Amino acid sequence: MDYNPLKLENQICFPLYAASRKIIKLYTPLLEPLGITYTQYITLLALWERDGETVKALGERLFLDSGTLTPLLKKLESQGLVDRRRSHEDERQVFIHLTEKGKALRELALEVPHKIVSCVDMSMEDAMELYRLLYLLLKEEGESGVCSIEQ
Amino acid sequence: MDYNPLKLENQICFPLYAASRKIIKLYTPLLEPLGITYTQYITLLALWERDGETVKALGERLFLDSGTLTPLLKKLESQGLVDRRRSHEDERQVFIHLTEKGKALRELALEVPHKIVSCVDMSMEDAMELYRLLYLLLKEEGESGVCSIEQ
DNA sequence: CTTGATTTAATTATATACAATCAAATGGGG
DNA sequence: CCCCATTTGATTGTATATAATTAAATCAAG
Repeated sequence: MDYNPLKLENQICFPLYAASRKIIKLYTPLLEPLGITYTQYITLLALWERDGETVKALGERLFLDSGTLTPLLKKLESQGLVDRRRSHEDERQVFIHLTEKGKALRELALEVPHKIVSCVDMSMEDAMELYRLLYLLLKEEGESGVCSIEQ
Repeated sequence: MDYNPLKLENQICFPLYAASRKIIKLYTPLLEPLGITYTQYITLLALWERDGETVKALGERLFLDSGTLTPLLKKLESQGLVDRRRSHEDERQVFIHLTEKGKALRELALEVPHKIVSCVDMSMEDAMELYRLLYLLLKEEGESGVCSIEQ
């Protein structure tokens, strides 16, 4: 019985971490012609789906906080893709709106998912199963992410 | 037929990306008493398993390049956990060796995997399946990561 | 109305990631 | 031996991530 719990091969976090970076690297050359990064891409996906939310609401959908989103959204603003409008009712809130240019970029992005699928050789069954398991990880524990360490 | 390929919910990259960050966040408080970050942790996992390799060999095991590893290893060196020794035979190569302190840290790390398992509520079957699918993603396409975009 | 807790972005500091480039070193062909 | 392609780390620049703090605004209780 010489099971090594610290073997890289016995971790599930490690292939998750490595696969995530690998998939992002697949996107990078496809997004480069659009002038955006992967994180900017998923932020735009969220905005193309639902526009005009606050930074906080957007962050909840993307599982990202303001420390990541604020500079990213300022970058998108500097590229003319979004507007950042501070609320008059509550000056703490900032609403994010796509500009016409930002909305138009969606047409170019439509090709991306198809191209990615052609890069990844995985059966539909495996992809559906992977999808299910990832959302299982993502959904559990509410939003706290707090880990019970006792016993 | 109004399938939206750009819906966040229809991407598999997104839950992969979000789940990876979520799991790293679970590790963070467990590694904080050891004085290391998640990336430093998996680097140490690799070293505890096989010591005395070059930066390049280490990077291949971790899927990380010198731009990430060089500063990380210098940080571990500054903490007295590893030695960086430039090869005499080939001055381009730098061998990484654990110090006694770095080897000793393994004892403290032994508790981490168990604690993580208690944080993640997933059946053994699902975890094994997730593991298989992640390595399927990781293994394919050799190391090029090049995407065939034509047709 | 006032105090204090909460909410929300922004800021700061630290640590990744990675493309691109550089520089040193090696090794092979002529 | 000399030239040049290749290898290997390091460096630089840009873009994330996230914890912690700050600052402004809101809201509830008294």
